[in-house]
Amino acid sequence: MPELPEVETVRRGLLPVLEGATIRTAVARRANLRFPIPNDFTKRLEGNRITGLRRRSKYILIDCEDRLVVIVHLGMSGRVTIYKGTEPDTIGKHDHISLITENGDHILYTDPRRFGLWTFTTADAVETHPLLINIGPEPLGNSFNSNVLKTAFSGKKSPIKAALLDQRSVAGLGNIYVCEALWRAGIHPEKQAGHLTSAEIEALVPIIRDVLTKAIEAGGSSLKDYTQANGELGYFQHSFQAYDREGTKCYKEGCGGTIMRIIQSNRSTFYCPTCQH
DNA sequence: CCGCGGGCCTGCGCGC
DNA sequence: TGCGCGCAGGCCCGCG
Repeated sequence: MPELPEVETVRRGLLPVLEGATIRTAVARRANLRFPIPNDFTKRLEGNRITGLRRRSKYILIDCEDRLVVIVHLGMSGRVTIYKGTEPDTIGKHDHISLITENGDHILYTDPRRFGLWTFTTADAVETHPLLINIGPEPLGNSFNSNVLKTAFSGKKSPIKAALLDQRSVAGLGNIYVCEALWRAGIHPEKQAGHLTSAEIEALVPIIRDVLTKAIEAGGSSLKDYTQANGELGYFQHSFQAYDREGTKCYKEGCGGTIMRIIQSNRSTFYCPTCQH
């Protein structure tokens, strides 16, 4: 489910509970998610202190005092719930991982479809970890600009929808925010990536930044609601302009078109055939 | 190398 | 009420 803004919201929600905290108890209730959970999961975490939480693309990186780094991905259905100073009433069948801090806070990781992952690396090896090494620039960072997108799209025959979903072009975009960005940019999702004009690519860069920034802000305001209460992180109310709006009127000023749904690479794409060319 | 389709999993909502 | 189907916001792999 979660794309970059949701993952960033989860990271920010975890920050006050985990940063500086020592893990008292770490439990993995099954051996695998998408990949095996390390068999020394408990041993490496219990007694360890968390020094920081980072995000790279859709991955959360938990930095520990002994240079252990926990790589967490939420997949399609991963969720994190914080129980501040208390414990969950029940552990459901999809509640695969628990972290309990010495402050008595419980963090529960729930993932029905189990496309998520928890694995280990070390501080020295993060940059070259196989899961991370091929990921493109962070869209909200300094290294993301129209030149890198031009290079990524140059000669590409695949549709721009697929090229933006490709994490090597730019990090963190998923189905929703690609649809949103292309709708805003007025670019047809089936247009070949290599056929985008310089002007289109130059327009796309700030649009991608803005779509993601606004979504992170929406997530941030949702965080306020549960900083004092127990809360599930990352699934905030957010309304989309194109995504999941099939059959409804295009919101673009003076367009008058209707949002359509098509299938590209077996995924739904929502777009306006009237104003996206 | 590239682009596409299938697979991994479970749950939900819909039509019959 | 039950059943089967299509759908779901990610990602990897293998094939041509």
